[in-house]
Amino acid sequence: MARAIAGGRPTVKDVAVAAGVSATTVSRVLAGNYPVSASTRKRVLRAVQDLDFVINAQARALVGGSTRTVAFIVRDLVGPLFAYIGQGVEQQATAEGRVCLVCTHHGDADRELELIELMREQQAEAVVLVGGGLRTPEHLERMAQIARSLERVGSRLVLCGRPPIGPDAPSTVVEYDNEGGAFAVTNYLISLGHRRIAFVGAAEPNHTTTSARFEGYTRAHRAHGLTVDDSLVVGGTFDRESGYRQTKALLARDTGTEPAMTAILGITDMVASGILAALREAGLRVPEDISVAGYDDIPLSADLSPALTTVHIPHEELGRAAVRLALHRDEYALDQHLLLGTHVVIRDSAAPPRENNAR
Amino acid sequence: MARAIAGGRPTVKDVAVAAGVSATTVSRVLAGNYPVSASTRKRVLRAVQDLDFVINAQARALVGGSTRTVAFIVRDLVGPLFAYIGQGVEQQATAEGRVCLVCTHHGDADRELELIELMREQQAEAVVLVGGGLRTPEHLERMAQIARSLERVGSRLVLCGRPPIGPDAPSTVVEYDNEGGAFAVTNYLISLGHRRIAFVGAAEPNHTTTSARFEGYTRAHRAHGLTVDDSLVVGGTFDRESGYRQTKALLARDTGTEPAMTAILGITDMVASGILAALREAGLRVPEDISVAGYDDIPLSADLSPALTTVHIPHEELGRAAVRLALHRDEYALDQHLLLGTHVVIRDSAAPPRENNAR
DNA sequence: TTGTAAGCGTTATCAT
DNA sequence: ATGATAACGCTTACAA
Repeated sequence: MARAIAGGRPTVKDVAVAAGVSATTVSRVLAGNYPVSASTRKRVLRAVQDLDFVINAQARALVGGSTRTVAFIVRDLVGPLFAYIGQGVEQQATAEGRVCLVCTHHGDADRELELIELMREQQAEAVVLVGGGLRTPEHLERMAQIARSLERVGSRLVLCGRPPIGPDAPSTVVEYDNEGGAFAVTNYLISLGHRRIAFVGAAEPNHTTTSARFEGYTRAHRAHGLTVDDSLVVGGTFDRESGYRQTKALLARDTGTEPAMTAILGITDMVASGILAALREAGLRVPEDISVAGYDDIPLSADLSPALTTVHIPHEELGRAAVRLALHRDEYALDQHLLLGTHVVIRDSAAPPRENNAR
Repeated sequence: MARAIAGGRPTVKDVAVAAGVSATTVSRVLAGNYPVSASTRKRVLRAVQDLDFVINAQARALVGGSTRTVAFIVRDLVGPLFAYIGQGVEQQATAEGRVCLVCTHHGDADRELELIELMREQQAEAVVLVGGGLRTPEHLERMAQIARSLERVGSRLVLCGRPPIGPDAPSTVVEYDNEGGAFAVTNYLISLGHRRIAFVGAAEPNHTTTSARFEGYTRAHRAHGLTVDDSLVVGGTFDRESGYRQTKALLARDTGTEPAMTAILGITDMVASGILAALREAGLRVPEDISVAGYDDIPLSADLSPALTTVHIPHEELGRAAVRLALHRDEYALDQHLLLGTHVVIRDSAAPPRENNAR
């Protein structure tokens, strides 16, 4: 029964004294990596109990080399997508006996870089960047430099859900087929007969997620010999509110001179959820009057009404793979790049257009 | 431009040599808490740049005292409720210049205790337990002991969304009025005219959240001179699947000998979401045929159809307050206990019963 | 203003 | 099988 010792944390030395052995022996008992006589071990463990001793992880890391710490940096903790990937990261890290540091940058790319530096100070074994990010030449260069810095000290930058930085940036990349998913879902809408498909996206043209999804959307049009009507492409952010507002705006501006859109693709499921709300308010039925699709397949999607047709991402596996590859990179190829598949999940929010405009 | 230095992480000593000063001076420049001549500072900073030096947080913590680390332990990263509280924890910690450690226990109370120990090894300044927990005498005693252990080394156990452990357990408690919220929402259903209200809860009678919410539910009945029909109280877990299954079971067992329930209270919004799905499948309309209410007011609730009547919890504020109190406990009273309010959010899922059974 | 030296708590190395 | 000692990278007296 932990007898309390007044003042301060007990150290191996205190335990050693209490057990009548040397600090070295205590260390050996605790680590269990060296032969110690049974009787001594018992005395030491007894002293550990009595003093309520726990080892100092910082001191151990200082001499032992590794902190056994994995850092993950996400936009927000609350988005279901980030949460699920984070869940995967945390699970795998725990499974590998690591502890998890977590930070959020709320979409601020500079803050993201600061956080990586902070995690370097923390000696994280791996720094996992979750979700898409900025993609400008300057930012990429700074990122590459940071990747090299991490590499130099035996750590590793991991891109999870983001394309590689460049050839000379040592990093582990675990992506999902972002563009392919957008292509597939747009293609599905087109195959249903839709020709005027609005894209409610994010106004961050240099964001990897934004550009990949938009590219998939346009490529699907091209594949069918269609051209995208720019007036149907609007910006915003990744959240529900944005989907709601942008859809309101789209509907308001619909003067009837052009045939209205018959379908809307939201850049995320949260956006799609806002789209559905706006349409419902406008008295439009989904999918009878207009079709809607999203992207991410967050758990919410199945519970919307109508249940949302969307693109599935292997969230958790993405996070798990990121940690697994980073921690065992010697066992894998040097240039680590994993691309996981996405697929369309057909639910109830998309159907053939009321009047098929296909010419 | 960070000239790469081959092999290993540079240390203050390396910087000192490069700048032609002592390690002490480097330390002083970095900490900025001691006068250093402008020219020296410049040379040092230059060397830091050149060597791409970052300080070793572990070593600094070892000598400096604090790790500037806050740990938070949650059931899962994915539940919206936990995520929002975690968001609050992370935000406040960051605002206070702290770094966040996160662990999940998936509802395993023993694992939770292990994790607290792990966080004690990590020298976390505060260990925040998010969400309800087990409440058995043994568990409480172990928890109290851990609270004392943490206290002894200058750390702090923080209970966030869970009642206090006991009088001799030094801990910071930030609760919300769990019982009061359950009372209020049940009271609301009763005031609408419902007399047979099912409770779809969790089969963990010693779980703080379960018991508080169930207690509020029964107290509301008592307050109206009603008695709870035990056959309308079912167990399960906190997730959507449970709500779905339990509701299916309730409907199946409804033989018609007793008047059926006219309303269902889910122990969480996720459960309520499952309840809605089951009712929809059974062809029952909400709230025309049957009313439903939830608890937590997660973002999803507003998007369900019908939009869910539920109990709002100040999620983020809960997390923020937890960290704020823990880190400034000298400035507050010694026995820290904060109780935040909850309130019913009236949406569309509850209405007066079709045939008012009030006698 | 700057430097020297001791020490934080642990483990690895080398003895015994 | 056990112990003494020297690191690990940093800060903080104490000196100069």
